Amino acid sequence: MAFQCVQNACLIGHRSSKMGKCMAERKLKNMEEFAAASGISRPTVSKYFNDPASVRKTTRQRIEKALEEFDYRPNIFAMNQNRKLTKNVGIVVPYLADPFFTEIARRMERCCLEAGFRPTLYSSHGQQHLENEILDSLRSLKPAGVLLAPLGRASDKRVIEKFCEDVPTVLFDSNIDGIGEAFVGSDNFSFVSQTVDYLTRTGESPCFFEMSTPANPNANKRRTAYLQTMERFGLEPHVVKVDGEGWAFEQIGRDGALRMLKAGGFPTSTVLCSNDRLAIGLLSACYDHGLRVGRGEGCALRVASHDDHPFSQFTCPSLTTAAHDYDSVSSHAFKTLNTLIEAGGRFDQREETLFAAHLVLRSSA
Amino acid sequence: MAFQCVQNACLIGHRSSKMGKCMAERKLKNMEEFAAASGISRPTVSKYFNDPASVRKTTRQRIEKALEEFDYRPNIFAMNQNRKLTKNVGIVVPYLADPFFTEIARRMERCCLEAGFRPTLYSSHGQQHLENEILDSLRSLKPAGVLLAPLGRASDKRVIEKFCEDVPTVLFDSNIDGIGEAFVGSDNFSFVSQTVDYLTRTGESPCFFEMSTPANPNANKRRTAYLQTMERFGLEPHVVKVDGEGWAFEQIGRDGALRMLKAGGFPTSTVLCSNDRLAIGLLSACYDHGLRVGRGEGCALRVASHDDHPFSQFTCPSLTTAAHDYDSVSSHAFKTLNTLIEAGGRFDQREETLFAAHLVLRSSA
DNA sequence: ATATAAATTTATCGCGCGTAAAGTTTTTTG
DNA sequence: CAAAAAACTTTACGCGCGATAAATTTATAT
Repeated sequence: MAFQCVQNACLIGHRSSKMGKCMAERKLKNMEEFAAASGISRPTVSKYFNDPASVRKTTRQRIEKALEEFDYRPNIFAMNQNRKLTKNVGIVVPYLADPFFTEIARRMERCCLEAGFRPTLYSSHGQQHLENEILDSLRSLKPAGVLLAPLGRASDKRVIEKFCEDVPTVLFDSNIDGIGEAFVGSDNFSFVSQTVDYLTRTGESPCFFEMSTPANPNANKRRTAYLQTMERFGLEPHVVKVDGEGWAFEQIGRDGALRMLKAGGFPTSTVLCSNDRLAIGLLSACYDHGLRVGRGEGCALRVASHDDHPFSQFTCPSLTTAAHDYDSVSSHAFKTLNTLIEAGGRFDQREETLFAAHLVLRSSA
Repeated sequence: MAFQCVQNACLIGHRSSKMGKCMAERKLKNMEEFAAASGISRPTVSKYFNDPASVRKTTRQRIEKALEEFDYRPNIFAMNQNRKLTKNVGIVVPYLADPFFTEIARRMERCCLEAGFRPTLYSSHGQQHLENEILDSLRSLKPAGVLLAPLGRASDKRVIEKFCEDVPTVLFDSNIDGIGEAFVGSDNFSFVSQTVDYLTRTGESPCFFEMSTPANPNANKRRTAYLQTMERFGLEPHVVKVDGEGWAFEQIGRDGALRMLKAGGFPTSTVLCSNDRLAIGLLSACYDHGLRVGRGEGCALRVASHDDHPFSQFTCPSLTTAAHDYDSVSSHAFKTLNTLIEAGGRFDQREETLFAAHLVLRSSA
């Protein structure tokens, strides 16, 4: 109790000392008051907050001067209540604990903020019911648009389709044919052809290491690309599938690789992993098994992969991988959404944009 | 154009086929209509949505029956406009690309949802101006409460203090003395004393590896704990500081370790890292330098650390570390916030709760 | 300068719900 | 069973802003 008094006294002290600095900064409680204080009518002020470029330059300057002078921010709930289109944007990723999605989401967030939108980030945590709930709850936010990376195999496609009918949505990372007005992602063929090509030029061509029931359609595209590329080269493909469900890819990769190694090893001396997280698990298995990975003399296995996961430069050895064009994917996804919003939520034709990978050579292959 | 037509036709087909399944599910546009449909007055319905337990059981059942029968959800903007206390909860972390925070945030999110709150996740991305903007924008959401892990050293403490005066806030992970009504975190002394004790019992006692200007006060507490524990054992401490600013801990750890190794190595054959992310960088440096890490015969260095970062079981070798009690920290932080909200936003005395670590023995030490 | 277009003001309504007061019904208590 | 308490209904108002129409001012073009 005594403590509390001292604290309050202290805080009051702070407050009054701050008052001195910002005498002019009166708190205005609504737009009416702010309009009066700035000498502009309320509807015009309202128009300004909706879109600053929609008012005359001199008016804009007067409002912005008042904005510096007074402490006023429009009530966000009242704003969105009657507005046909809010400035809210939802960003939904399937699994935020994967730093790949964190990176993409961060960039998208930035794009939104710079364009004057209010982004909100959601993660489905790998679970269908959460994805559905997120979309449901997103709907009630009346968002101007949504950037959605679906779970993939685990998604309830009917729910997503219905959502995309109601809310302007750009899919990214994981495509669902025909759903959403646009898709922005990476060109899986470009990933795989580059890694297979490189590995084949510099040593034995790779087997393909993947989950037997991948979470995500990209995995299927990558396997197909592997098979095609090997065929083009006139080489015999080997696909190694490991068991495991869900999004704990490292664990699945590790467990699967350990089983392989105990059962006699991989069919080839080069392994191409479907994605970096599987590769991280595989590398950890190799390490524990005493198998030296890399392209040097003492190395028994080469390992390469796809994604350029933020941690892949710190694996042992560092991971040779095909990198997403993070910046292009995120900024183009946002641009597409912005265009879609301005076009009223519909495109004449569904847009699909894929960005090529670039090979990142490190030590593992 | 032709494509668009075909698509629309298809979608219309879907819609009408669905209609058959849910004839009864009429869309009600506001609470007035829903109240009429459920046979309860609107103020009572409003009370129900505010707190289902606040209405009589029979009334609750009638409302919930209607809720199943009709498609109605209260308008979230109108709801929050006049409500003194919303059900919004902000969760703010300093750096979401760190899976440690992703894990904590996910658990907190779950707690919030289960208790009927609407959590929203924000990341400061390591930048002060973003942290400030988040708090500013959070303020206008009139949240019932906020779970805040501040940046630490980079935080503008005045801004955070002011925020905590206005909004019921529980700090977590990173404490700021006297700010916020409560803090929930881990007991850094428990982390370090356990690792130092273990390492000392099983081999040479460790030097302490850390950043020279840590992002976060926990680092300082851990250094102090290291020094105290070594002194208690009557051993000479060695603190190794590496340069680097910001949140790219792995890179900083790696670069620092490489410099150390080239300059002749570490002062002891055992290294205790301030946190797992630094250790991940250090392990990668050791690997590249050809230094075998672990507690076996052929090993030149033992490495241990703190946090039990989600990736620390996949490092090479897997990392011996002191683990946060993720579940306890997140659930207790939420419980504290809930209590705080119910207490009207103030505690008589600031609460500080620290959870002990538990040692996770893996291969690196 | 005059005509025309563009921007702003004035006035007024409505959004969907929270909230409060007063009256009515239902439940609980002794 | 009556009295008190609790829950509900009715009525009414207000929140802060979006949207619109008509009147007025200001800018642009001829």
